[in-house]
Amino acid sequence: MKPSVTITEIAKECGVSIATVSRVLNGKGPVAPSTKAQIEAVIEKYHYSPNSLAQSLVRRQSQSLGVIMPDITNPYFSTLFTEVERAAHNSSFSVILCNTMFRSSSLLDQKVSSEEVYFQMMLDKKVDGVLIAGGQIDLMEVSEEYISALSRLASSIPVVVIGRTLPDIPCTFVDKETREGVSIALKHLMAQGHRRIAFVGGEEHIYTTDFRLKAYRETLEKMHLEYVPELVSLSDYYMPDGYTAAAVLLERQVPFTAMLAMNDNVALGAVRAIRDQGLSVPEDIALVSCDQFYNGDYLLPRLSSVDRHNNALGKYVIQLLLNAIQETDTPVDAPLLPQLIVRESSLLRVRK
Amino acid sequence: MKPSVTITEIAKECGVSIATVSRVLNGKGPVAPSTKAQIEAVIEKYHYSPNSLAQSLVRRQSQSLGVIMPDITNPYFSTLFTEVERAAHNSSFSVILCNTMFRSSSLLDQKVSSEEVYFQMMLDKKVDGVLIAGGQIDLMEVSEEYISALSRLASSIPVVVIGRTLPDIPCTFVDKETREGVSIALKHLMAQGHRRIAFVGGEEHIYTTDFRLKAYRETLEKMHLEYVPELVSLSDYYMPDGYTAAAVLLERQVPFTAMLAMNDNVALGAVRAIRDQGLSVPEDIALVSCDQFYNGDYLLPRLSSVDRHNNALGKYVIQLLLNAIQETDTPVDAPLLPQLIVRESSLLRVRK
DNA sequence: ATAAAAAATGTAAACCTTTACATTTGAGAC
DNA sequence: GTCTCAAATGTAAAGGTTTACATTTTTTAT
Repeated sequence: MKPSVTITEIAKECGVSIATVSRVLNGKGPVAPSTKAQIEAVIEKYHYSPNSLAQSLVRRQSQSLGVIMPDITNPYFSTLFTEVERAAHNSSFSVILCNTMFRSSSLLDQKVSSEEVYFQMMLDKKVDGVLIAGGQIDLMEVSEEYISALSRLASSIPVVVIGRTLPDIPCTFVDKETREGVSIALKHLMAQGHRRIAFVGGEEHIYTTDFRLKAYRETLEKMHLEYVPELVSLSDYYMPDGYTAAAVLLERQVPFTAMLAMNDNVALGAVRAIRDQGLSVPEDIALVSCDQFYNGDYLLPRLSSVDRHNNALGKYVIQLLLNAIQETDTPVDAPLLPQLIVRESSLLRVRK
Repeated sequence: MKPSVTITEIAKECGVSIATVSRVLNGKGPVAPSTKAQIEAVIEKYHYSPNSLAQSLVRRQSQSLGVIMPDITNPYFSTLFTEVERAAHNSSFSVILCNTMFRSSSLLDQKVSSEEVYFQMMLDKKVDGVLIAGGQIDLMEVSEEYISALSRLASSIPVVVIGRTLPDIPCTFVDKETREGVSIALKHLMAQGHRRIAFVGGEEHIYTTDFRLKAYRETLEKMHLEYVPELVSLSDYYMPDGYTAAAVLLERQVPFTAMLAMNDNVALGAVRAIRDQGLSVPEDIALVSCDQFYNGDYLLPRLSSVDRHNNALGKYVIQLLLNAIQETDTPVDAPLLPQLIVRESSLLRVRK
């Protein structure tokens, strides 16, 4: 609405050239103390501040980052984002958040590939780096178009990808360490005496799900327990999915005494389903969540869950990205190992 | 890393001037079909796409928006954001999310006013409009600096503010309709036979809290019920706060049969506190949340709550903002009225 | 007082577009 | 074969910075 003041006007008012104004702005190059004071006064007077677009154009860096995630409503992503934004802001970067609303169940929908549109947007806006925290990347089978779009993106700016690796693409790939969490949760349940432990939530064709399913099978095997396919009930990662998955599982009438839920939302949905069957947690069924979203101490029942330290993960990835952008080598804190927090929901020992 | 192709190079490769390339890019101005085809081929070949920074500079609009909120981790804000981002994206705007991490309890901290920094950032980056959804604006007493910073922001670009009105600032102020929700929730509880209803959660000095507290008192008065100060237990808007507020309330030993929680998180925390006292919901204490975050059907107990239609609010405000930016007058759907969804947590009639 | 060196300032190109205006080309009318 | 007019294309300014380089002014040494 109101056109903003430019460096030219400041220079004019001060009777100097724009170069001089630029010099005091950037504090480089000599400038007489008196001139400096005058220019600063005029800048203050007009609340002048340089146009970032022009700066970015000439400096060839925009001081902005792109973050691509499917659903900021999901605590996993919002936690991650919070850390990323905080660190970015501290380094004077602004963050463009692209909420791709990716749902693998809509795989066949037309709109799935909006991610490629976002990639192009990032390229056009000349963001200095991109963080990809989920979306198509989470699928077992990533489309050709996606790969080539990502390839193009990553060969033009630094890109950090969380959760999976793809060959021949110049991104920094960061593992989510999803397996370890499953393993410690399972071992805990076993230590409590459980022998038939169900796997609840998560969706087929999703990388993480597959990864965890593998960890589940491997851990069972290592502990010499039988893998029972009927004890696996997939669906998706939200509350209603937890409900559905648990309900389906219970209907199967295959006996089990404990559940491994993919995250707290799934766990809460599952608790509801269990209750609806007249059973309770942990008395009838023990429950552990693989991914802590909430402070389980405040839930009913107090929920045992694996703290994957999503905050730490956020700090880690943003450091990697900033390092790549600024070509620095600031030491980054290694992401913490997942840690099981045992609470009420898994605490009743099973009578064998 | 890899320098990107510019319009100049495309022009050179085609043996035409950049003006011609620009014309085919923007589809305006005549250009011979053969030339056009050739240019398009070369553009395709190099995956050329115009530099948005340069475009924004000359077009004087950046196709980007700023969204300022205190905590994207809070479902109220993330829901709002999702709608805003979706609509913005559909209109080819990108969204810069500023997470101000505002906590009024840290009022005395030095870092509180990071919002002013974000305001300046928005101005510098030449975003086309800003949405302010919370932060200092939520305080009863807004600082002078904040007001003047907001004033400056709003007199240079369109700004939509959710939740409160400030005099003499050229923003579009949108009410949150917080009172109505309190009122219908209370009336519901009264209809269930409750006469002593506690007010739980929310923080002092916060506009919404105050607003709701007023609605609480007014509704009580209208229904000829006594206002008992000891039944008001403030804290903040998160789960632990719900726990604390409810625990404090219970300790007071002032009898009550129902609770009005400020939102689902507060409600969940309160449920936990109630349980920890050996009481239960709704048998001993009925509970309604004023602001639905989760689908209460999946919670334990199934939580009665007021659906404030945050999705609709998001759609509404982004439409207002886009209209202001584009100087259009696209009809906007009025935000929906809050609607109470009655579930288990408030359903046991009190025996008088 | 003068030369040399240092400090202060200015000029202009570059960053990449868009677009008003100018110029060239070609077709159709006579 | 001119002339007119429209279509196609080109030129250059503008948008707001930064910065290498050039120029001017001041200081210091002699």
